[in-house]
Amino acid sequence: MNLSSSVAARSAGRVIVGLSGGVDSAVAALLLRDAGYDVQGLFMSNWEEDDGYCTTAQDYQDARSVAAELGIVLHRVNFADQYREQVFAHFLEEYRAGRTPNPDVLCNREIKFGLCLDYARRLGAQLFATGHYARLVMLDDGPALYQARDRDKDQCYFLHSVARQRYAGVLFPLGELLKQQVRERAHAAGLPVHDKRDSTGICFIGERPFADFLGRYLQGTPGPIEALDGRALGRHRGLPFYTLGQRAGLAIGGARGCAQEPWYVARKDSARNVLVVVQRHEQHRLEASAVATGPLNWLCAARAGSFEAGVKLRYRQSEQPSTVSVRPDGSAWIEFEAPQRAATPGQFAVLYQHGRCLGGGVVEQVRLETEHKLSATAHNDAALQNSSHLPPLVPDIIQQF
RNA sequence: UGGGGUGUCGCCAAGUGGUAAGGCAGCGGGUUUUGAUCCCGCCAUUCGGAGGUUCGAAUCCUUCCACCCCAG
Repeated sequence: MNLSSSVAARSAGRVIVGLSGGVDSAVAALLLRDAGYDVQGLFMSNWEEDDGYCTTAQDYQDARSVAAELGIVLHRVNFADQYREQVFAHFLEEYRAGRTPNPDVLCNREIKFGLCLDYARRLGAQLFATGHYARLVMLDDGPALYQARDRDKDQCYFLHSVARQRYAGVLFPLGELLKQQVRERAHAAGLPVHDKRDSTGICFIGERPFADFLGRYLQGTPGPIEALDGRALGRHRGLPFYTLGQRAGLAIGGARGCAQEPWYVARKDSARNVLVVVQRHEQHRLEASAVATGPLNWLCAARAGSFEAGVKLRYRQSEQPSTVSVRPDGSAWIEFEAPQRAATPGQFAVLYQHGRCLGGGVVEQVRLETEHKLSATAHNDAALQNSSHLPPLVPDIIQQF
């Protein structure tokens, strides 16, 4: 499954590489060019803001330098309007609803492997490639997404939501390489971006003071911050500006009689506009035993019933042994072997088995470990009477957000 | 007003004559294509103010100020 063999199997067709101006996509283009493909680059800008955080202008210059060094054509396209409508609008909508969205998952689905892929085809490309760390394998029943050789950089989490058929004709040339090797290749090839810092923050929007950025689009309703016992500890600037498990930004100092520990967001009580917080020793209060997801996007033949899988509730988390139960409507109920800290509605639960990414879905509801224990006895009978093998979703033991 | 109590970094809080712990918050950095978490670093020449005692005080004395409680 190495690059040269998979490349050799293809006659050299035109491949368009999404060039971001970073080292990864540059090396992806380099590898394909050296493998004999007719490579062209495509720089895409989705956010244009001259505020010192948005790096589009510099990134474009870097992409041009890379294209020049590689001797390839560089196209440019602007999807700023579409990004705002298909990704950013939803992003804000989720925050308004008190959830915590993951815009980059949507960006891959809607923009990179949606509009951009279509655009590449219109430019005459049979193949589309990016600098993502992941592996695609073409099986008889369609493309399969596998985790990258470099597990530290693996980006399947962000790629899980793309419609499976969209991966037909897609190449991830970096899937077999370690990040270190990518930088070495870039250096050896004289690519100017070989030591460019990895980008972080929301892709295309960049890394910036997050709450302030959100504040430009949302107006929060300030309210009290309370401990579990109802004790007032401070003021919040609006529920949307916080996420579960969050510590920073609460501005809660020491309180008389309380442990000398930091505070974490445990719950958003939207009915009362109260942000409920707990201290470190109370963090079991934000451990989840299970989550309910929305419809799963499958990157394999759709499954039914229950099965074991590794699940990630956030990027760079190790796979958590879980039991996934698919419901008739395509959504899922996921029970964790070990409690998961701060499972958060709006984030994604992504499924893995033996290094393959099976797909995933957005977290809709969270069942807390504490409520599970407290409710186990009370709801036992009801559960037994339920003929379905699926655990019942009992509204009052589900944490509402 | 009388009696009692308290005033140490934004918050909580050690320190009761020997030359200002710690935690939280905050800020900066690291990790990171979400949001978080996590890790590292920085953060009171000064102890409500003014005098005094002492070789030396946040710690003792005097006085003033502020706040809290009780009081008829």
